[in-house]
Amino acid sequence: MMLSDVMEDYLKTIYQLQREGDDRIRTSEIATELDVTSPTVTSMLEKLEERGLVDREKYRGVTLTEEGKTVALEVVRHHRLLEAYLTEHLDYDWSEVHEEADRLEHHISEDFEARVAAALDDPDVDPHGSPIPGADLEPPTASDAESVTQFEEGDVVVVEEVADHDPEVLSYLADHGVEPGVELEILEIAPFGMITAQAIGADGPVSLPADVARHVRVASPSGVEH
Amino acid sequence: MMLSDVMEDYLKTIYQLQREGDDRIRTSEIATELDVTSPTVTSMLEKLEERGLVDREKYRGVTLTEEGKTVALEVVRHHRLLEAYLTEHLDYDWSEVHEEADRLEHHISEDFEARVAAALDDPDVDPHGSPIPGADLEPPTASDAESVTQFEEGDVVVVEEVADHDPEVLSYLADHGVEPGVELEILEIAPFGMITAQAIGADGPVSLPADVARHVRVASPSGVEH
DNA sequence: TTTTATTTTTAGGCTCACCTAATTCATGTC
DNA sequence: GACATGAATTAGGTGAGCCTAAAAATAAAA
Ligand SMILES: [Mn+2]
Ligand SMILES: [Mn+2]
Ligand SMILES: [Mn+2]
Ligand SMILES: [Mn+2]
Repeated sequence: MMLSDVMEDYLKTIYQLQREGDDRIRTSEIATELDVTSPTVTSMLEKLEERGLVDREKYRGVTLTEEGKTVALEVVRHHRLLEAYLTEHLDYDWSEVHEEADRLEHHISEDFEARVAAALDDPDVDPHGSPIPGADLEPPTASDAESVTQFEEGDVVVVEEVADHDPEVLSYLADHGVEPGVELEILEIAPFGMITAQAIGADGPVSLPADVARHVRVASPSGVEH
Repeated sequence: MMLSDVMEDYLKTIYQLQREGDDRIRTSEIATELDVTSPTVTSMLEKLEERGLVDREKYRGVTLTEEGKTVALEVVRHHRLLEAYLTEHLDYDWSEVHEEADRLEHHISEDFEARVAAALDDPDVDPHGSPIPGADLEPPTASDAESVTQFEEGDVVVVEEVADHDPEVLSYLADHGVEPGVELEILEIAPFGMITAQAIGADGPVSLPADVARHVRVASPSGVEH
């Protein structure tokens, strides 16, 4: 099936919105995410439905079909492999890779994908800690990580994933020691949701506004229940 | 200036046709090269003229403006750097790189370009021996290489560049020892232009039909006049 | 249950890059 | 100098992906 890069981005977006909870994805969510208007989304969803890539219930949103999910996973695999390759082999910082990968993901061949994966020795996660779908394009198994906002003052957690793409935010977090693999002690949770934490090895504590903290996904160290 | 990838390909094509001799490039040449129809080319040339990227004399073809040439050199630089990177760092064969580079050239950032150039230590030529324009985007100085068809039986020459992109042809040539840097003794020139030559280090001689030989550019060893 | 507010779809239009068919121009020949 | 030939342009049309404005459906409030 020959799909345009725009179609690929719609499918990827629907996939990622589905990962974040909702079962049916609504027109307006996609429009916001892709920065287009609702009518534009509606007509694209019609095309994707015709191609058997989404199931659509008019006025009630869409879900990916198995085929649509496979395409989305392919794009996500490209994206995350590229992010990993750029940081490992071309000296990019984790804050810089998203934009580059977002364009290239649609233009690399399967051969390129395979060679990049080989050069990286088939990595499991990208620089933000997000799982890279395997070459079989099966959905990666959900990790046990949860948003740091689910924890309490005094908890000690390990950062698994930072699901944010804003370069400014990522630079700031790295400067304050918040990166995948780092241990974090939650010092304070403000009433408006801001979390202040101390990263092991960092100079001082760091404060994360609610909407930033939401994207920092963590696990209890050594699988301890919290 | 924001240019589409299609516009970039038109400018690159005009640049490369100009390198091959003709001063003014005609509509039909571009159409053949890009595999589109003449009316399509005409309307694109009008757009490029409006943008100041080509000078156009109606019914008589176009030439690149300085600005158009700079854009073309930028695309060529991307293309050749990518080809070099793919062979050096991702284990591609020289016969496989063209197609991949032809897509990616339009989608890499200036940052990516710089990092690739750095990883390769600012190479002068791509895997086919073609010069890579510098970051300053000045036109590379024409080498003293000529097509091997300009030489005679008995001449010994050094392959500088193989200006062909067909993977089959390139594989065949490499299998018979014809690659940049290799010394070649011209054994026979057939009346219909086919050249038979012995590559130093290769098992046996290789025969190149006229249209293949034309793309093999060579120089006399150590600058000797022929 | 009716009214109101929000979301989605329909209707109609735009630009880009392509096409085919018809016309016009340039050029070389009689 | 008129004419045939081939190349280039004009004319008109398509599909992809976007838009705004208007209408319809759903969801929330009265
Ligand atoms: Mn993308
Ligand atoms: Mn792939
Ligand atoms: Mn290209
Ligand atoms: Mn560049």
